[in-house]
Amino acid sequence: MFSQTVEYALRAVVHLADRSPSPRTTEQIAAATKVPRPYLSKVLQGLSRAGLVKSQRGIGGGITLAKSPETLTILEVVEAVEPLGRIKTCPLGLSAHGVNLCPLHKRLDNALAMVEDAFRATTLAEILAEPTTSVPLCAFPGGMRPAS
Amino acid sequence: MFSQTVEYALRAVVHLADRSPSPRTTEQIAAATKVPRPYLSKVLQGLSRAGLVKSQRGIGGGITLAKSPETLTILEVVEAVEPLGRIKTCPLGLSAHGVNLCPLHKRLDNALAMVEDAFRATTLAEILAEPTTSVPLCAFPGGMRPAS
DNA sequence: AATAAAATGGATCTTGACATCCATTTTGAG
DNA sequence: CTCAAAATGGATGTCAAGATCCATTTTATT
Repeated sequence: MFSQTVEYALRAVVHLADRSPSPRTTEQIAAATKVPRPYLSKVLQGLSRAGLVKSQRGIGGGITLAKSPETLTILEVVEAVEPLGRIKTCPLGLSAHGVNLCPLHKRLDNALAMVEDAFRATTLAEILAEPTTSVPLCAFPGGMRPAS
Repeated sequence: MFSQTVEYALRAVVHLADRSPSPRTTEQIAAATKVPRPYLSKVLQGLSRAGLVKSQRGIGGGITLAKSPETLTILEVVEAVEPLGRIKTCPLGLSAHGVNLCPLHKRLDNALAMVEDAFRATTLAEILAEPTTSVPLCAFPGGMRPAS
C-alpha cells in the first residue's frame, strides 16, 4: 500500500534525523538504510526539491534535514514523494459536487484521512525518542550505530 | 494510495450488491461503474478466483455476489485484488524478529492496521443503506438507476 | 441442432515505478 | 591551481499495472 519510494524516503529521513544536524552523503545513507545507492539519489533529489532536505556538493558535503526532527512529520515526507491522494470528488466524474462523496468513497477517503492524521501527528523526533522496547529490535534506526 | 484495480473492484461489488441477488453482465457492470469493459473483465476474474463472486456463462448469465451484502466487507474485496500489505517483519531484513518492528515501521503498520479495521467493519449492506445525505450526490450507487 | 449471449484465456500494448549508469558541475582541501 | 569528493541531470533498462483485443468455451433459447 505504501510505495517502495515512500519507504526509502522515510528510511533516509529517519537516518538524517538520527544524525541531525550533521550532513550525510548519499553513500552513507544508502549503507545505513539498505537502499540502492543510485535510486536513493533520485529520491533525495525529490526531497530536496520539496524543501525537506538541503544538499551540499563537494568535499564535506552531503544531505541535511532542512527542518528540525521535532517539527518534521512523516506526513510531510510522504506527501513530498507520493501524495496520499485524498478523494475530493467522485472518481466516476458524475455530478461532481466536490463535497458530496458517495458512501463508498466517503469510506475510502475516511481511511485516508485517518492515515493522514496519524502521519501528521508523528514527528521524526518522536520516532527517534521511542524507547527500544524489546531486546532484538530492528538494527535500524535504534540499536548500535555502524561506524560513521 | 489505493490502486486503480481496487477502486474498480469496489465499484463493481457495490453495484452487484445494489442489484443483489440478480446476476449482472460485465457489460452492465461496466456501464454502471464507468470501468473500462475489457479490464473490468479481468478484475472480475480475480474476484471470482477469490470466491467473492460467482460467474455464469451463456445467455441469462453474468456475475453475482457469492455472499450476502450483509456479510461481505470491503476488506475482503481489497484483500482479494490487492492485499494491504501489513508489515510483519523489518523491511531492512536486519535481525528479523517478526514481532519487533522499529519505531518507524511500527507507525506505518499501525496506519495499515487502522485502515484494515475500518474496512473490516464496513459491509456492503452498510454502504447501500447509507441515507443519501445531501442533494446532488454522486449518481452512483444511490440516486437514479439507469435502466436495467 | 442452430444461434446468440455471455464469460474465459491468451496475447499484446502502453505507461509509470523502480533501478542503474555516466558525464557534468560544484566545492573544499592541499 | 589542482585534485578528489560529492551532488546533479540525462539517458537507459526492466518489470508490473493498467488496458485492450480476439478466439474459444459454455449455455439458455428457439
